Amino acid sequence: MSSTPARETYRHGDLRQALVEAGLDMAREGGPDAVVLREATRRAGVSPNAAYRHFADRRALLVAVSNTAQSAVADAMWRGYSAVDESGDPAAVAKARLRGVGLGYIRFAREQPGLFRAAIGVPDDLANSGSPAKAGVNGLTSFQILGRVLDELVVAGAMPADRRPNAELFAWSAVHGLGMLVIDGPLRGLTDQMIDGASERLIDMVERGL
Amino acid sequence: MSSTPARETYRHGDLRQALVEAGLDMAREGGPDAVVLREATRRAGVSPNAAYRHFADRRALLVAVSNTAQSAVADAMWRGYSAVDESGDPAAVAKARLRGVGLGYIRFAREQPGLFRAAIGVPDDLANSGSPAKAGVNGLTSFQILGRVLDELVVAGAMPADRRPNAELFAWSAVHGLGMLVIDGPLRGLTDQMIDGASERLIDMVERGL
DNA sequence: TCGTTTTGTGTACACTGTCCACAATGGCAC
DNA sequence: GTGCCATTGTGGACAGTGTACACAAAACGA
Repeated sequence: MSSTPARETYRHGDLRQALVEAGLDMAREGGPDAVVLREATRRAGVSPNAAYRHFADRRALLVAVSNTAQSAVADAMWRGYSAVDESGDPAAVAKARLRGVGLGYIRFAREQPGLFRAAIGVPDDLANSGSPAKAGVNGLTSFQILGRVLDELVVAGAMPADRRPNAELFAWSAVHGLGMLVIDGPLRGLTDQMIDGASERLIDMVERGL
Repeated sequence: MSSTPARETYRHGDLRQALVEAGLDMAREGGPDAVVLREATRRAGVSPNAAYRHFADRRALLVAVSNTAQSAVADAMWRGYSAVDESGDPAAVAKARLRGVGLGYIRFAREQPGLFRAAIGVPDDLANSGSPAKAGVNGLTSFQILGRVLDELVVAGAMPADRRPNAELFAWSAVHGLGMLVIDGPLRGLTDQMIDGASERLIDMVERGL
């Protein structure tokens, strides 16, 4: 991608971004544990300590990588949301969107297991949970996208309003758990079709149970 | 616990076990990333390379630690199962057991976050998934305990039989996801009561949806 | 133009996982 | 018992890591 091993100028230009980019590449294959600070600087064509001008820590770099990964997750969910045809019964549309969002999440977990792990496996400060850095192209965090879908379900009458509070947590728990099962649980190694089937059934459960 | 820093005999006696024990201690505070091979040998009062007589790898040690942690998870679930009063309506008993098992899982995640991470965050070969090393005191793996509860639900008529196949996956996804939320998601830092409330509601969803 | 601040370099240290050659030990065949 | 031998431990070494400290180059603002 952005590999400029030999640099002309003393200054790099946008080292911070380059380091995050390198970190993402490493996370893609190998997950968060595979992102190593020195290697990132090497790929950016810079000395190891240069990283410390932009990140306090390896951990800080990891958090930045994780944020970008989370925004990729949000994008995947949003694609699932947007793919739904808006015409027809509002309740059906809302349900389809819930399904689309859930499937988008699972699909991302399967297609980008390394990034997925980096997205969910790096603890960050609670205060940054709604940070724009974690949001997707449309400005919404994955959690916020889910919240939006749930709101739509209530408005469309497909979900009792008194169950709405905190419902994100439960829906998210379900898909998130399945994501983990897919990348290194008992579902690892199953075919795409089998996993899709399991995802559908999981979402059936959520729909019925919410 | 079993710290014998100074050893009399040349042979240790049960080094393998001692290393796993040390690994568990480290995992308890800091999760799987915190278990470092050299430190384990140090705590066992032995030279670093001695570990390689019992484990091929740091990874192998980690897997052993993870297995023990998984059996602790199974124990926590089993305690939740056993706490249910067996008298009364079979359907009610089965449902209470599902609840007990789920709550036991979540409680473990909250009380032993480090061990919990070690239990679920260390990928092992699929073939060992039913290994006795991962089982609890009663010889059942956490997955097997869950399967048993679901069987009981079907027998008691509290769950349609045609939904039974693979239902473990969905129930497990839900509680597992919540466990993650509790240890480093948006639920981190909530009081025990709030988390208990969320757990109950999650299990409500599973009960309705299964 | 000249300090000041920012950003990158060099050297160094403690620590890690792991490899190799060697040493102590305990058990088994005789 | 004696002697062999597989098992289990030790010592030393190496590459690679995160990070601290002192210094150098470049960009910027007065």
